[in-house]
Amino acid sequence: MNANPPRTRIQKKNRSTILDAALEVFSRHGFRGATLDQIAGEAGLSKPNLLYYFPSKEAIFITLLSGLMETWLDPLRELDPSGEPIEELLAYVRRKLQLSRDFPRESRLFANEIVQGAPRMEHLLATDLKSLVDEKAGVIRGWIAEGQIADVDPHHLIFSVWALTQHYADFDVQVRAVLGPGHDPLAEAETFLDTLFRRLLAP
Amino acid sequence: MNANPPRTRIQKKNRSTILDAALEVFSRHGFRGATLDQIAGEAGLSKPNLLYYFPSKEAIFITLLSGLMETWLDPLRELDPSGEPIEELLAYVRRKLQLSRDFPRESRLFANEIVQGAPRMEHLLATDLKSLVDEKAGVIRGWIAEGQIADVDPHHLIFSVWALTQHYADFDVQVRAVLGPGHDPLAEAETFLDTLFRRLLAP
DNA sequence: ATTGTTTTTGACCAAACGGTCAAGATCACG
DNA sequence: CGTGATCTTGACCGTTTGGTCAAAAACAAT
Repeated sequence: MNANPPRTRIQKKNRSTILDAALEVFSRHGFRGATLDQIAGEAGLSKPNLLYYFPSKEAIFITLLSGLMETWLDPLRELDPSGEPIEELLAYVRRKLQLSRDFPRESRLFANEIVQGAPRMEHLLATDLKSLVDEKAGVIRGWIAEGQIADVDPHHLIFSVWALTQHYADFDVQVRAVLGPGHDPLAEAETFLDTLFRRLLAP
Repeated sequence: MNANPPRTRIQKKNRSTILDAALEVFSRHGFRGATLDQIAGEAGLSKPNLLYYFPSKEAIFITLLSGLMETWLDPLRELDPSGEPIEELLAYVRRKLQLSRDFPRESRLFANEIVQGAPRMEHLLATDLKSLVDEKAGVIRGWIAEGQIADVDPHHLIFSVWALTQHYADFDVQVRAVLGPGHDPLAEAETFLDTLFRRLLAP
């Protein structure tokens, strides 16, 4: 059996080239909408060559998803129970918004998968994601009990952060179409969301 | 040339059967993920029969999209400039949330299309949608100038309504996975969003 | 019943798809 | 340089896909 981490440097380079190309293509067209030929073209490799590094199209997709889940959860993981509640939550919003700015393809990849019922991800959602959210919801509930922030449902508070921040990555075309030219949606969103959450959370 | 509205009652019935089946399949798998055989199966018709009523797969999809755009914009259209500002906006949120409850397939269909760059819809976004949003943003700006609601960016306020309400339809699997069993996400969302927007908008 | 129109379908097609394979090119290393 | 391992690819395969078509079935009108 081969150890999972690639051995040679050429393997390392090609695997990451493929994953980057796959991210580009999958995030634009979804799993079924993407083709191996597109990914191969984007990566500058031949199709059989892709399948030398990954056993199947689905394997590429799953590798991508699980590698990204970590990045995606990190901002919430960093929420510090011993920090100042309101500033902690606002910092979380900013980190999440930063992901929408820096990794829109990753965001759209997740969105695509979840909108279609997360057939290849439901497990991760019900385990990793749920346990992290439940833990942090507990922290927030503590802050509420201490009267440090307003009384709102912690789970739905977290959902609202996801919805509001990811909207700017996932629905980027719509946002830009409505705003017209001459806007920096993400910059405006940062101000707006800061206001929104300050007003919502003020005790 | 055929007039657009179907002539016979059997045409009327079959076209709507097909569109409903197509909505079911497209919303679950996206445009490319859906197949004519799936739609035909769902509709209880043969594949060539579909293509007797619609010239192509894409024609079915586009018919669906444009028919739905109206439904989708209605809640915003009903925003009454002469009403009580805060209650008007909260009613808009409730109408939008009601769409997520009653028409989750339609919501996911839009989400799917927009996440993938709206290749078949960008035109509608930049015309119909933009002009309606701009108009209503003007109304909101008026309310702000009169000091009836807090000073927030009208466009991003509208985006936040979309993001927060559609999240519960589009990311339903994720919401349910995180909440676990024994929850009514939409009911909880109604309470949460009422609180959120009241606090955001209070002058 | 006859006739003309609308509706339905089985058989079929070319293209695109994910994936295989054997043979060739390139590389690492003594 | 030689040689074994790694890497690359053109040709190919079976299946699925969107779409066609001619002929049959169902319907409508007299």
